[in-house]
Amino acid sequence: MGRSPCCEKTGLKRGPWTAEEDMTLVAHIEQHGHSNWRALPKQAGLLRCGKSCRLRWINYLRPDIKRGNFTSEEEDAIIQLHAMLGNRWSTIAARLPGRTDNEIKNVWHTHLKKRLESSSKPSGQAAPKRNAKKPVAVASTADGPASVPVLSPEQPISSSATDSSMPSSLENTDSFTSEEFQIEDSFWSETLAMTVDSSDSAMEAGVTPNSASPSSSNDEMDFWVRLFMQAGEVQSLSQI
DNA sequence: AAATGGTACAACCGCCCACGA
DNA sequence: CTCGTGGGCGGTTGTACCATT
Repeated sequence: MGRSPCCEKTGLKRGPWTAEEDMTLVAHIEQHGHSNWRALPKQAGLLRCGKSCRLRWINYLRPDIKRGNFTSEEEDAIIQLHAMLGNRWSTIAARLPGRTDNEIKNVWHTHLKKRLESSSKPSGQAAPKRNAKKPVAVASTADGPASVPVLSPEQPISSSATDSSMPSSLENTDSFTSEEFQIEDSFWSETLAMTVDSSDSAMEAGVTPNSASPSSSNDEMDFWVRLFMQAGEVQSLSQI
């Protein structure tokens, strides 16, 4: 409750960042890192809240950010992962190198969600009517509903994937047609290989859903994700 | 050509959790 | 063991841009 706000609101700038501010922030982080976000604005001479700096850095200025259109593979991944994980945007983002949780969240709310909704309707053609807006707009989707391995419409997109829901999500993989799974195969193996690798090593180290940390619904989630991925790989291998 | 509505993206807000004193 | 602080996360809002009427 009586928590003081993360920063004093007075005298701090808000709203869109200027190029100058961006440069200042980037320069400062490159030089000194960002060990303390709260202190950073002062040190860098920015009239911004530390949180704001962090957000700007993470969502926009980080060098490893992949700007630009989401590929259909990425969109498919988001759909898949969201079906499994719910609104755990950061977890989803962790599986999509170069993408931020905020970006993914936006993409989900703006068109993926609609795409799913429309595809769940018999003849709903509620496809977005715009392709691009800004240079970085998400134009790609080309809106072929074709290549999207949409989970069954009834699939609960719940924000809390519990023990009971997880297995059903896994069962869901069985509902993919072989054609859909072709897409899956290339996607999971190519796009996510690196992230899986790192988590696999954790698996090899004996990490199980419960062994990592006491309250580890996240780890449990990761466990199921890994399982799902591996299941996908195994199944696609078996098709060869 | 102007007005209006819809869409996409960036940014903010508040809450929760982990960690250190 | 308790409390305070900082960081992270998800939800929501604000605004610019584009399409349609």
